[in-house]
Formats: sequence, structure tokens, C-alpha cells
Amino acid sequence: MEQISNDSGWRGSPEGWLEAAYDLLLESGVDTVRISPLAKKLGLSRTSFYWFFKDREELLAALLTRWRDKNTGNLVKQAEAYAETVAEAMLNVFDCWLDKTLFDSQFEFAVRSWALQSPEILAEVQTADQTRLDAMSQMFVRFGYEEGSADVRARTIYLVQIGYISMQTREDLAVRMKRIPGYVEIFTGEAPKKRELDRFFARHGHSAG
Amino acid sequence: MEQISNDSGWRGSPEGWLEAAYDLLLESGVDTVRISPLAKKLGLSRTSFYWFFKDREELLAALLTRWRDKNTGNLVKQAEAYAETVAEAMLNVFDCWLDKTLFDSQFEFAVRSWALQSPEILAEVQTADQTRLDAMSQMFVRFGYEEGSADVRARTIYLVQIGYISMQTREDLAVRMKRIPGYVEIFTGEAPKKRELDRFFARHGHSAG
DNA sequence: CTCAAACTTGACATATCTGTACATTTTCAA
DNA sequence: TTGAAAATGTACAGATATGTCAAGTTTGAG
Repeated sequence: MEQISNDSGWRGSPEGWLEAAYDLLLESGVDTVRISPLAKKLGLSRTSFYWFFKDREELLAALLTRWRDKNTGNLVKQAEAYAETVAEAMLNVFDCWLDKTLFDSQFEFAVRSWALQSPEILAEVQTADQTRLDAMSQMFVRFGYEEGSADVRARTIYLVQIGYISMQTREDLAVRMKRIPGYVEIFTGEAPKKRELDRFFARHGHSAG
Repeated sequence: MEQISNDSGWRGSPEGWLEAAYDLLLESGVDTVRISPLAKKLGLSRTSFYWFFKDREELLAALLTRWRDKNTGNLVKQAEAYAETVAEAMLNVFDCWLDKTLFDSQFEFAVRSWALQSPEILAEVQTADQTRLDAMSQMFVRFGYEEGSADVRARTIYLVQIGYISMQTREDLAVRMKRIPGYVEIFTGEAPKKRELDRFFARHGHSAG
């Protein structure tokens, strides 16, 4: 009855348009997410778009929902995951920064840029920030850090990542991995144990340096 | 011969258009920096713009030059400023984050968002990042930190700030001040001395909490 | 095979931007 | 006070976007 699949003979589909919109958003920002170029890209008539979406706004709203569902959810999950030590807990969070299936950095940046020109989007982003920061702060509290210290540490980790995203650097995985122990030490105040790092590296298909 | 002042009888001026463009850029991103709206805002005819600038591109280039001249310059200067201890050096850098005359955060964010849709701007931003990171890394080296550690610490400070900018939070100065000692401790690995903090707080018209 | 629903399209009406040409007004300086 | 330079405005031509409509085509279920 409610087939959402696309290989059912029809050329267009809500998903098709959404996917194309997503690509364009990441590539060059919301302002370039317009129906005409999208249609050209998909090789479809521009007006066929209106069969699936009421208007451009509805498409953008769908894009935002996609972002909300993915990034915040996984980050919170990782912050709450079981760990024996703070270092391990932190590395669980780090998983997000290295695994695209957990956290989509480019999407994140695109949405944040979008927020610049839309108060509604800004509100969404700030709600997400708060949720994420709370989850991470709680993580530190769980390991005995005092409330205020936990807050600053959670902020530091989060801000470093948001900053990293905002720098739009595309560096080698190896280069980033080399910095991981340093970050863990700065963030927790103590050096991570070798076996904690090994487990982390293994998880990301990287042999310990 | 080359009067650049604006109160010389003429309504328009390159500076007037640039200023308006700057305002709009910070408010709602590059894409909204268009000549028509600018003209409306200034109460001038749209076409009179072309007396001062060849085209829209030239206006945007001027905007970029303004950014480059301000933000990177001051940050590097603060990182190189004299200090007796690391904590003090770091607080010198922190000056940038709290003093709008030293570093324009909103401008910074707007330019970074702009980079999303323009490879040339992206290249500019990445050059700036490298210059700034180098200056801060050098700062740590000056205080005896080992090269690798200095790099990660410089990155941490910088990324936290870029992240903060990207979060677009407009919080109370008092709230931010309360976190300063925590940040210094995380970034340098040791707590700042009371008199270092006092001097910093005084500089920013804030009585020690 | 057929028919209705699912989908596609081209034409239309409208809006907003861009840059150029040229005529007009304003200002300052001789 | 007058005239050239500086600045502004009106009109035009072109590009690109938006959304609606009515008429078409494709698809799968019966």
C-alpha cells in the first residue's frame, strides 16, 4: 500500500528530490537548494516537483527533520554508552567524529550556516546544542567530576568538534588519530591507557601508532 | 585630492555601500548581500552602486579584505604578546574572544558560512586558520611545551573558539567569565593564579567572581 | 485490456535580481 | 556663477527563480 521504494517504475519520488536537495545543501548551502537546478540535476521537469512537495519550504523542512533525526540522536546515545573509565567514555563520543554513519559533520555545518539566515533554524540548532551538551556534561558527572567542571569539560569537547567542523578541514585519518591521545588527556585531565586507545583504534580500522 | 570621507555632500560612497553590505552579511549571509536590497536600505537608486563598484563581485571582495585585515592580524598579535606565564599568554589570546575591537566573531562566522559556497573563500579561510594556529602553537612552544603537545593545545583553544562562534550563542559576559578559569586549566594543564585572573577580569571591566 | 491513479510536462503569470546606456541633477572649485 | 566631475535616476534587456493549470503519459491492479 505505501511503497516508498523508488524502483517502482516512476522516475521521481519524494526521496529522490530530498536526496538531491541534501547533496546540494552540503555542497553549497541552502540558498542553492532551489527547485529549478534540482530538476535539471535529476533530469526531470521542474514542475513535477510539486507533485511530491507543496513548495520549496516543505522540502527544506524535510531536510531539517533528516538532520535532527540523525546527528543529535546518535551523539546522545554515544555519550550515554557504557564505559569503565572517563577516557573510555570520551572515546565513545569520539566515535561520532570519526564515523559518518553516527554523525554527519558536513550536514551539521550546512545546517548551522543555514541558521544564519533563519531564526527558526537557529532555534532548532540551539535546542540541539543544549541537548547534546547536557548529555556530555552528565557523562562527566557520572565519573565523579564536579558539576561546574563537568560543564566546562563537556563544552570543551563539543566546541572543539563544532570548531573542527566549521574549519572544514579534510585531513587524513592518520593525522587525526595521532592527535586523539592528546585530546583525551586535555579533556579528561589524565592520559588514556594503552588498551583504551587500542580498542578505539581497532574500532576505526586503524593500527595503533 | 583623494578625500575618502563621506560627509562631503554626496549621499553615496564606497564606504556606505560596504558598511551596508557588512551589516547584511552578518545579519543573514552572503546570499542576501545583493545590490537591490542594499540600495533600498540606503535610500539610493540601485544603479548608483555601479559608480563605486564594478559589480557585485567587487563589493564582496572588499568585504573579504576587511575580514582578513581585522581578525587574523589581531589574533596573531595577541598570541605573540609578552607574558610571564602560559596562563597569562593564554589570557592575552582570550582578549580576542571578549573584545569586539580585536576580533569580530559574527563576521568570522559569516565568512566561514560563505566559504561553503565558494572555493576561493574556503581557501582564504583555510590560510587564515593555518596562520592563526601556527601563532598559537608557537606560543606554547615558547613556554616549553613540546612541539606535538603545543600543536594539539593550540588547536584546542582555537577550535573551542571557532566552535563557540559557530554556536552563535549570545550569553551574558558574566556567564562566560565564570568559565574562563576552567578553560585556562584545561588548555594549559594547570590552574591560573589569582592575580593573573584578576588582571584579566580588570581588563574586561569585570570584578572577580 | 482497460482505466484510474500516479506521475510528468509545457505554457503562463509573476517576481526579483543583474548590468548597461544615457539623460539628469548635485557639488565644488576656479 | 558657471562648468566639469561626481553622483544619481529612468528605462531597457536578460537571466533565473517561483507556483498554478490544464493536458498529457505511464503504470499496475483487476
